[in-house]
Amino acid sequence: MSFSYEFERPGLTVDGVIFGLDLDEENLQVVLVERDVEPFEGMWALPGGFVRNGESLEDAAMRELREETGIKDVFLEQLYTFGKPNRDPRGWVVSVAYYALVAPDQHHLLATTDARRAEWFPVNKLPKLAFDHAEILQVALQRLRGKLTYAPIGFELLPDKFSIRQLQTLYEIVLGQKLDNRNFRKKIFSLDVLKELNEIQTGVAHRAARLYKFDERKYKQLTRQGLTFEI
Amino acid sequence: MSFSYEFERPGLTVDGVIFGLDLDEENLQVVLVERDVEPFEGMWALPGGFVRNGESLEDAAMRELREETGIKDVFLEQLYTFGKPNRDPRGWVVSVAYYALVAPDQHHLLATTDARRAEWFPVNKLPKLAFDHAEILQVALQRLRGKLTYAPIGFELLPDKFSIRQLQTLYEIVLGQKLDNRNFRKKIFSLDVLKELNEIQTGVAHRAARLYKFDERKYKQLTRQGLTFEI
DNA sequence: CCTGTTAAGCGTAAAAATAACGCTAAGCTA
DNA sequence: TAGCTTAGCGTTATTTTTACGCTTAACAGG
Repeated sequence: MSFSYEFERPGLTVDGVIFGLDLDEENLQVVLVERDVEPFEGMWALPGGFVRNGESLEDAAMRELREETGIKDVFLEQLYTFGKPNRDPRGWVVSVAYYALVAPDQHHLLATTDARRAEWFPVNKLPKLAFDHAEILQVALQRLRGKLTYAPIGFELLPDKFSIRQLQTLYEIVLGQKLDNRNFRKKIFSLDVLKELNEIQTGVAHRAARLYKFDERKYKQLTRQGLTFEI
Repeated sequence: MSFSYEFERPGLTVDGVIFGLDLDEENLQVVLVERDVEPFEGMWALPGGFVRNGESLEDAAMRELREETGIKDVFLEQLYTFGKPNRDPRGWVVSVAYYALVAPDQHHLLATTDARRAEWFPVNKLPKLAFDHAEILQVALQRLRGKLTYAPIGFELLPDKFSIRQLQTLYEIVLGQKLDNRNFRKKIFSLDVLKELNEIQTGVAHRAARLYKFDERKYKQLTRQGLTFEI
C-alpha cells in the first residue's frame, strides 16, 4: 500500500539522546545503538525512528527509545528539530530530537527492533556517529549543561534517594568544574526543595552521608510563589 | 503531479511568532495574519506555511514570514515542534514553530500570499486564533521571558541605537515588573556589553538620554572568557 | 525669562549572597 | 586502636543586590 500526496512531504523521525550518570566512574554517559540497516549499517547512532500517524511526537520518542534500548518511563524533553536538506541519504527526512534523563536503576539496556545492540558510552569517549547525530548530541549536551542550572532536572539522573555529595558530583561532572562542598550544601539547602530522609548511606568506606529526596510538590509551590531554582 | 510513499507521511509546516516592541504604548506586540483559505478562513493566525523540499527549516520560516508579512532579515530562532495528533483539520500536519524579534524600524507589514492582511496586536489583547496558535504563542512568550534574562536577545527588539531607559522599559514590559532605574543602569553597565555613542536622544520632553549600541563582538569575547549575561 | 516639572544619571548604605577556608565528628580499614 | 577520608557545621571577607537620595539637565508654560 502506498500513500499519495499532492505535494512532496518529508519523512519524520524522532531521535533520542539518553543521558545517564555513572557515579562510580564519575562520568556522564549516553546510549548509542548499533544500526543493523542501511544507511550507516554497523555504525553507532542515537536511538530513534519514524513517527507514526496518530501518535504525538513525545509518544513516538518514548516508543522508539523503549523499542531500541528497553528504556522506558524516563524524563523526556524535546530538544530541537533538525531539518537541513540532505541530512539523510534516504531523502527528505526531518528529525525531532529529544533528550532523556535516566536514573541509575533504569540503566539496563535491551536492544530490540532496528538495533543490533545498545550500549552506554561516556560522553567524552564516543565513536563516530551516523547521520548528524554527533551534532544532535552536542546540542543536547549544551542544553543539559544550561538547564541544569535553572531547572531541577538533575534529580532525574540520580537515584530517588541520594546524598548531597552525589548531587554535587552530578553538577561537577556535567558542568565540568569543581565546587566547594561546604558552599554547595549551603546553597542547595537554601533552595528548600529537598526532603531529608531518616536514612543514611550504607556500604560506604567512610562517614555515611544523609539521604534526601527531591520534593517536587514543594518545588512547584515555591515556583508558583515566584521563587526560582538557580545553581 | 503527486508523490507516493510506502509509509504515511505528515505535512510539515513552519509557524512564526513575530514579536515587536511598541515603546510609546509600552507593550509587546505580535504579528497576526488573517487567513483567506480554509480551514479557519477569516480567522487570525500566526504566519506560516508548508516547508518545501530542499530548504532548511529556518529558510522556510524566514520565507513564510517574508511572504505573509513583508518582514525579513530579523532575528529568528526555533521554538518548539508541535505534533499532537489532530492538531490540523486537514490531516496529519506537524509544525516547527519559530519566534522572531523585530526592531521598530522593521515593523512595516505587507500582507501578500495566503493572507488577506497582517497586523500588529498587543499580546494582552489578542483575538481568538486558528489551529493551536494560541498555545504556540504562549510557549513563545514564556521562551522570550526566560531567555531575555540569560541571553542578549532583547537588543533585537530595540532600535540599533537605544537609551538605557528604553532597554529598561523593554525588560519591564516583557517581564511584567517595575525595575529601579538606578540599579538597572548599574547592572547593565556592569555587564560591559554596551558601546556608548557620542549622541543623545532628540525630540524628547525632558533631559535627553545618552544613546548606546549593543557590542556583539565584546559580548562574544566575554562569553568565550566564561562570563555570562544575566539580568 | 523664570518657574515648575520630569527624567537622566551619579551616588551611598544596608542587606543578602557568594567565595574561601577551618575544623570536628563519624566511621571504616588495617 | 590509630590512621585516613568524608560529612557536615561553621566563620569571615568580598561581591552583588536592593533601596533610596539627590543634583543636573532640559523642555514647557506663563
